[in-house]
Amino acid sequence: MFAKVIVDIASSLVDKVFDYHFDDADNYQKGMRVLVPFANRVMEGYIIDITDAPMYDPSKIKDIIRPLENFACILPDQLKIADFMKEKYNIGMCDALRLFLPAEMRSGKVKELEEIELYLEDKDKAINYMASLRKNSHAQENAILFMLENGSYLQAELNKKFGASAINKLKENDILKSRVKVKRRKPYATDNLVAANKVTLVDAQQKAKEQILSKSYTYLLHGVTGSGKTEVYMSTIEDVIAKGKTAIMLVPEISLTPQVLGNFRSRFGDNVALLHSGLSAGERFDEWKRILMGDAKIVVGARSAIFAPLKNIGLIVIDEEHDGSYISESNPRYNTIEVAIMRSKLADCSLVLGSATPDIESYHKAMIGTYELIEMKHRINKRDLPPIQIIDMCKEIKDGNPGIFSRALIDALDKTIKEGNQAMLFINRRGFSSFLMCKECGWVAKCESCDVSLVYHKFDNALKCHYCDKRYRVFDVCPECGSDNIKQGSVGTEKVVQELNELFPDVKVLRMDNDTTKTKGAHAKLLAEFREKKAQILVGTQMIAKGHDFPSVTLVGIVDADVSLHQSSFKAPERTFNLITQVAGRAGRADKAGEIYLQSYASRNYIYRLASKYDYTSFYRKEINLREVTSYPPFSKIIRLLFTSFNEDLAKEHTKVYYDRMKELASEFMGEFIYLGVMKSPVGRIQDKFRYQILMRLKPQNADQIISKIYEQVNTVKNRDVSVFVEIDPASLS
DNA sequence: AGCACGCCGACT
DNA sequence: GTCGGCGTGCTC
Repeated sequence: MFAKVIVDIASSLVDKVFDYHFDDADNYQKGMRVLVPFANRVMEGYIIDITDAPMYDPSKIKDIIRPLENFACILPDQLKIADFMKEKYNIGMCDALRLFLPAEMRSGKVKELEEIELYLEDKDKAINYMASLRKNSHAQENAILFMLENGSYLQAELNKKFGASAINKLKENDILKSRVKVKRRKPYATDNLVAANKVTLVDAQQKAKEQILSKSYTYLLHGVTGSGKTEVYMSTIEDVIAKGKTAIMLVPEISLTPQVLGNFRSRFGDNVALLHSGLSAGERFDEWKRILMGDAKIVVGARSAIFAPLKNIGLIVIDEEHDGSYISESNPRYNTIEVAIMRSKLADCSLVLGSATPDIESYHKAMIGTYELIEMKHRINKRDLPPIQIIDMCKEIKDGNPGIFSRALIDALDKTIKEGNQAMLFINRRGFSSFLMCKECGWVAKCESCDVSLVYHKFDNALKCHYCDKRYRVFDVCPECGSDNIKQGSVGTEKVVQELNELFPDVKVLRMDNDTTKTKGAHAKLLAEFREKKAQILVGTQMIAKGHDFPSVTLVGIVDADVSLHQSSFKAPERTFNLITQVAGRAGRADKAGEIYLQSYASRNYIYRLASKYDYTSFYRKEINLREVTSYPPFSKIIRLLFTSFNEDLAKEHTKVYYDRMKELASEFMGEFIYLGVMKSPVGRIQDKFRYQILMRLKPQNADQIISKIYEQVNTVKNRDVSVFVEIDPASLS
């Protein structure tokens, strides 16, 4: 028999099917990982198919060396998904396949549950052998001396100490024998489990659940904050499990808090497997294997959990479906929702996309019937959503208050603290980033590898590049003109904390952003401190906007709402709307009423008006209209070809050549191109690579056909010093 | 990805 | 004359 093998090398040049031969048919199956001879080396590969008629010249076909595991790592459905992704995203089969297993499994250092231990069976034999060694065989000699003392030891450690070749020699000569030692890794912590309280579903929840279970389809569950979406998910999953099926529940990485995990674990116990970036390699492997072996029936995780090796899936849930983290922006690029749709179709199960503020395109799909809409318009506790006050910051300035806090917000903070409650202040860091600038000559500190200004971080008193993470010393003197009149503001959150300390000297303020949560566990520690009311005000970036319920928080301030509004992206309005809704959801969660202060210099903007009324539907109507008249998604597809190279001319030339080809394509598909343009990328250089781009907008009807033509063209780039990236509907350009 | 093959510059 | 640079092409 012959196997179609994808060799585990992520390079387009070698990403094709290779035929290998094998005799023992019982030992091989589709989806298995194998060791194969490849260009004078031994490589890992994936069997994607088995056939008795090879395409390649049979006399040149080599034999598979051996299987890497005695089970298939990649299930039949997963192979189909990999195929789908290869076509849809123009990625290599190898890149696609790698998504389905823990990275640590690859490249020989197999993260197994077991370790190989070596031991000396016969000491005399070892001593005799040692005497027969050549003078220069120090490694073997030292290894034997070591083993005479220790008796047995882990092979991996011995390899490290004495070198694998010496140890292998000893094994070959039967001096060292090996045995498998099982090492049980402790999975995630299971303490602090709250007993699951059985909840009866309210009418709307019950109806939603019944609808989801009625037929296999993609449902958009639009439920206002507090309408009990999570309970719908859990209860529906419960039903699915009772039917002997399995389920996947995806949440944005950032909301995978211990509380969320605890919820699931207390409800479903050992049936739950977790997959997210916080797990150690060993934990990740253990969870993966538990899923594959059918020991875990529910997978909870971030976007990559959509690739979990679950069989017999009965339901897939994607919570906060509008969240940007579901789109992978770096290689391999993919859209989790598209993959989930494919997976649910293969499994013939329902997919639920849940959100309080659905993605505009998702809601549009629900409007035209691609998805089925489920609305949950009321909160479970019947309480109104907290009122949102819009503060006109222009008026503040006019009235002689140039500070970052309005008088109304200061008063509200004061009142909140006096009443013994807590407040959260939300800052969008990006907009507040401060540059180092010379006041004399206007010089601005820039990164030497990227075309961007450096951002000053007060925390470690350094300048940092947000694109390549390079760090620079702070300049005291302008390198251009020698002036010492250098202006350095402080970063948003720091500045806000500083001002708060001046306004409320007796109040304890906590700050939560990338700087203060860098160390492991700092995140949880800060949240716990705030929960225990060790501080009255929490100042933070995006990361405080999601999922945390603090019963005593009655005031939420959005310090500068305009920041996300002014992003030069067609998605800026919906991002702003979503952000406000989400941040507002932090106030008055329990029995206390809450209020929100939204500060803006564009206070009359319709987005603020609609967001402050929590009027998603009106916002959607306005937004979809705008998209239609301006031909933006879903009324077009945006395609970006990005060429990068260390050599600027090379990048430029390629961009020009492919721009001409795109023009040809545009004339071939007359009327399908809404826009076609070529330019330097907004950030012209990142990590010393120059960036040029071609931007296109296509009518959506025939876009898929044209996109595959574009892929075809792009795949003709063979120069090793130029990289090309195709991005479909990129979330951001840089 | 790696590695062999192959064709042009500066050296024991 | 050779050693060695890295451009090009191949791996079942």
